[in-house]
Amino acid sequence: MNTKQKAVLEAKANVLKALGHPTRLWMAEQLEDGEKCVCELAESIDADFSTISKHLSVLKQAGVVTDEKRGKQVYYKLKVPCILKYMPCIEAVIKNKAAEHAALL
Amino acid sequence: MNTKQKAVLEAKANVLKALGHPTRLWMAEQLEDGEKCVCELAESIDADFSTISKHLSVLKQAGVVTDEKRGKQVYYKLKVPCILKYMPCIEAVIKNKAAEHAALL
DNA sequence: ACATTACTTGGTCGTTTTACCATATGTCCA
DNA sequence: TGGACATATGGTAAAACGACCAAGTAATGT
Repeated sequence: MNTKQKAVLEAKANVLKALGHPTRLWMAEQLEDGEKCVCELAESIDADFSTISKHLSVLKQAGVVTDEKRGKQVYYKLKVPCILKYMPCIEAVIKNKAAEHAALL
Repeated sequence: MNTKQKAVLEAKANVLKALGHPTRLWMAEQLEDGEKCVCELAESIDADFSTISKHLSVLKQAGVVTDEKRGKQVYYKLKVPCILKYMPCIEAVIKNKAAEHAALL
């Protein structure tokens, strides 16, 4: 494996890692039907504002979202919405696991 | 958000997190066209055998792969192959980022 | 100009991850 | 049965992560 392939792999892993946190995944899902400002997202999350801001920053760094300041507020939106098209497959994974777990009982 | 929704979110994030490491993502990609034993995977990775084994264990825990022992070897395979169908979208994310970065120069 | 609102950034700290080493376990072959 | 091979597991130290608090910035209202 050469250097470039490694870099691509790392970048892809980084995107997945960014989505690999409950709060950030939730945020991405919230943005599915359009942009939201930080304050709107914050309403439903029980966490410090700084924590929320940092999670959004991780998503931005990974290239999952973009932000735009308009007035006092900052709006975030999905940059590549296909990201969420994937969720049914992820759900299949966990349903699978749940079914197996149930089978043990 | 109720308890169940939180649990689902956490489970989904966990699957994404499992794939969110270069080595593990590479492993999953290697399994795209069929099962492989640990030794086959190990050939291309410059890491301790124990490290490799633990990465595979993470993927197994997440429900991404299954393992089966046959003789001396343990074979791993993708449990839910649709996982990889998603990669083109992930690649779009990083291409996007690369394009922007290039635009800055 | 000053306070207020909406974030972001820096610092700290406890927790989790990851990599390696050493050691076990299970399987086959002589 | 004993040794070699394939893999897993436990321990440990370094690095990364995540949450909070405090302080900083930028736009708006008074």
